[in-house]
Formats: sequence, structure tokens, C-alpha cells
Amino acid sequence: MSPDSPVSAAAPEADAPPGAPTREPSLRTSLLALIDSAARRGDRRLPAEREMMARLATTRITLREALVQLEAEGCIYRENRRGWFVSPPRLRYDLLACLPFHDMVQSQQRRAQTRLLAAEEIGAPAEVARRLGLASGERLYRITRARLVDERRVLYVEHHLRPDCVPGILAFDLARESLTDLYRRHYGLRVARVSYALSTTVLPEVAARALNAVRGSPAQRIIRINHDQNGRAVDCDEEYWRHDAIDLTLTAAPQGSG
Amino acid sequence: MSPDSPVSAAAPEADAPPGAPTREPSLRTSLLALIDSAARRGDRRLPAEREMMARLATTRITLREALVQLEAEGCIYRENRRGWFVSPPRLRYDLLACLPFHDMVQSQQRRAQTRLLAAEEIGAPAEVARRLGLASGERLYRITRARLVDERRVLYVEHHLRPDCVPGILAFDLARESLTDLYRRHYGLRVARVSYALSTTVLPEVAARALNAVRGSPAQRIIRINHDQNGRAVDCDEEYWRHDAIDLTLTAAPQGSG
DNA sequence: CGCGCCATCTGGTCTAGATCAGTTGCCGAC
DNA sequence: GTCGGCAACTGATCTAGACCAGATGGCGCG
Repeated sequence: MSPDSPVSAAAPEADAPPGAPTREPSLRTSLLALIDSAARRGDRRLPAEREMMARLATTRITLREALVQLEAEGCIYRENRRGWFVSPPRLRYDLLACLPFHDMVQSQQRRAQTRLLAAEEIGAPAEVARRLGLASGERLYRITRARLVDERRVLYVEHHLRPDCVPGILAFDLARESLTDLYRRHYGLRVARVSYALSTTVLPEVAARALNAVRGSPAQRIIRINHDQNGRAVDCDEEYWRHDAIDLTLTAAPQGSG
Repeated sequence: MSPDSPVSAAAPEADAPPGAPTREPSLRTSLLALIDSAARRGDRRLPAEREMMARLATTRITLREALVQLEAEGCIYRENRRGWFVSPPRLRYDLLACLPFHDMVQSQQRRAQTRLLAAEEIGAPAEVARRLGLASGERLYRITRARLVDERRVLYVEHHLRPDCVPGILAFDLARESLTDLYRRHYGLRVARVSYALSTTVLPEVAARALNAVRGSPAQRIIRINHDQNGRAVDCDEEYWRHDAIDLTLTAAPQGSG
């Protein structure tokens, strides 16, 4: 497993917590060993469930429960009906650096890719309208993308843009260009203030499909609203990350009484 | 269920996603109805698993899978061997407001309580030392607390303080006083800069015990490092929240090229 | 009145399978 | 060389139980 894998951080006791009478700790330990040896071989893939089941002398259900547990910790993840894999180290995502995705990824010596899933004009859903301070149903651009780090699909994003701020932006190559770059270079817009709302939940159905994930995989949800230099809400993103893919970071001066 | 419950946000399609041939969607729907009716009655508690199993004509395992799913979404939660409960609305936690816990909770018309679990002097664990820029093993105060919102245990925190910055602070009533208040009033310290690292994981064993949670419950982990007006790292917190208890928010100017 | 035991309730963990449904690779037909 | 189909593989979902262990509340003893 990678050195900065979440295991050590999330599970101070690797095994045998006091008062754990069942066999589960040992199953957990065996799995961690399996994961470790797979990672050491440079093989991200774990054996098939049926093989692990036989090798660890347990039941499918018990095994899966342990796997799901490790998935929740962020040690491993699965792709829908393809198998279980060791989680790569988390990407660091600095919320206030506001780096375009590709720059952020590349600056950490990882490979970034983007798949454009859709780019269309829609009527604003109530929730999005509220965030942007518009009336429900007003016209909006919606851009839907899946993003990969080192060949792995980790992020599903929906961007909602105000057409009056960035008319015709759908004509650009949205699989390659950063939106913030387009804003600045072609529309003279600068993001002067960002608002975030972060919560822990599961991937919604569309996101799960786009990320080859299983329905109900744990996810980090990030809502982001960008304001321009005039305080106007220009767009809003809704991001769903595979929860083991990122560490969010942030440094700033407190805004309260201090 | 509470109006701003995560259900609507996290699961755009309440039911019957295309290509879901199994019965699970209907089980999910039945459970949501059950949850809703429980909430409507003002009863946060769900029926026993065996009763739900009978009422919904399914198996214990299948039922539990659906429950765990809803737990991951943040709709319901459980207390260890006590039962399943409907999640209250999430608390909004503004990362840069830096409000003391009790103030934050009370400003949202909720009731806050704190339980002091331990307050002692220890040698700095490697990880904590690194965060504070100290040598591993240097003396530190460690304060461990569990915090409640409306009678529900939602947060487990470990604070690590530098004794040279706040000598003798363990003598105060740490179950009632806010640390930042103590810093300011008794030590002339002001938090001038905070750094956060956020990740999604599970409750570690100690935290699970302190929160009456099950081992492996989903959690939001928040590491926070406080710097004083001289840029010195004064303390660092490690917080584990029941993941359905909070929505993190944040508004600031970007620090990059903008 | 207070403490401790115990019955009962509730979830936690596990056994031993079966069947369903995407994924993938191989191979033959075109 | 390419495309389509099929077989094999892998996880996803489900059945029908059993037994373990912590949580709770009531009751009786001191």
C-alpha cells in the first residue's frame, strides 16, 4: 500500500481492538496483508472475491463486509463488476488555490484526463437557481464531465453557467480547456470569491455510472459557487469525488472575531 | 425526514434508476417511506430490524444492505446495538468563521454539550509532531472530548496543545470553556491563521466507542492547525464527525492567480 | 432507597449456498 | 482487418437461517 495511504491515519489500531472477540480483526489483517503484497508487486488488482474467500477460509458475505469496510476507510475501491483495487495515494486538492484540474493533477506528478459527457442548454433546476440567485427555469448552460487521474475515473462534475456571462462558451473544446482559463481569456471574467459546501455522501446514480462505480459508493460532494469581480455568481459546480481519491486542504485567516 | 435532509441532494433519482432490474429500488422506497413516516410522527427511531424485515418481506441481510446504503447517504444512522434513527438536519460548519463549538451550535437553534474524556500530558506522536513542527516525543497536552448536538453524540476530538504556549491550561474547566476563548483571555493568543485537511473515512475505534457508533461508520475527518499572530503553530485538532451531522461551508477569495 | 442481577430486546457477525447481470477476451464469420 | 456473438469470469443481489454480545429496564435483595 502506498505510504501515505489512509490506513494508518484512519485506523490507529491496525488490529485486535480490545473487546473484539470475533474473527473479524484477523480477517481484516489478512486482507491488509493481501493488499500490501498486491501493492508491493505493483499490482493494483486484488484477487477475485471467490478466490480470496477460499484463501482466507471465510464466507462470501463475511469477506465482502470486510472489503466494504476497507473501502469506506479508503484503502481499496471497486469498479462495477470488474473487481477490487488498491487505492492510489490521495490527490491533494487545495480549495483556495483554485488551480484548474489538469494543473492541479500534473503538479502532483499524476496524469489528468477529462471526458466530456454533455454540454447543453437547460432550464435551471430549483436548487441550482437558488445557488446562483436566479429564477427557477431560467436558461443555463450545463456541462457534464468525468475526470480521471492516472487512468482512474475519480470525479464526476456538473457545471452550471450563466449564458449572459459567458455566451457561446459551449463551442470551445470543453474536454481540454479549463473553464476558468476560458473565463479569463475570452470573457474578461476573474473569479474573485468562491463559496464551497462540502459533505460526505454517496455517488448519485449518474455519477456512479460515469465513474464505473457501484451504486452507493462513498463520495465527497463539493458544491462550488464562483463569483466574479463584481460579486455576481457566474457559475456553480457540483462535484462528486470517489471519496478515497482526495484530501482537501485549505489555509486562510479566520474571518470571525479571530 | 427533515426538509433539508441529504436525500434529495444526494440521490437525484429517488427510485427506479433505468437499468435496475432487481427489487432493491422498491425496498429502498419502502424504507424511505418508513423513515418519512417515523419522522413525521416525531419519532426518530426506526422499528427493529426483525420487524422491518417482516413488514417489508425481505431478508435480514438484504434489509441491512439497504439500511447501510441509506446510512452512507446520510439519511439514517445507528447507535451501537441500540437501533436505527433518522438523521437530524446537518449542522452548518463554517470553516473560516472559527466559532467555538457551543456558539456555532446555539446559533443554529440546537443544543450543544461537551464531555471531557481525558486531559493529560503526553509525548507527541510522530504525526502530530510533524504537523506542529516539533520533534517527535516532545511534551504536549492532549485533550480528548466528545461533543453532542441535541443529545446526539456527533463529534470526537483530540486537541494537541503546546505547553510552552498555554502552560497550565489543563486546570480550566475544559468541558465548558472554549479553547480559543481561553487562549485569548488567559494567554493573549489570537488565532491568525488556520490550516485544514479534510478527508472522508471511517470512525477509528476510539471515536466509534465515544460516539456510541459502530466500528466502521462513515466519518468526516478534519485536521486543523491553529497558528498565532506570530505564525507559530499553537495547537492541532483531529476531529471525527459522524458524517451525516455536518455540512462544511467556506467562502473566501482564491489565493492563486485568481 | 440503592445496587446488582437477569431476562429481554436489539443489533453484530457468520454459515452455505443460489442466481442475476455487466465485463472481457476469444474466435469465427464476413 | 473488423465486427458480432458467445463463453467465461467477476461482482451484485438475495434466500434462510444460527448464534453472539452489548444495551436496557424491571425486580428483588440488602
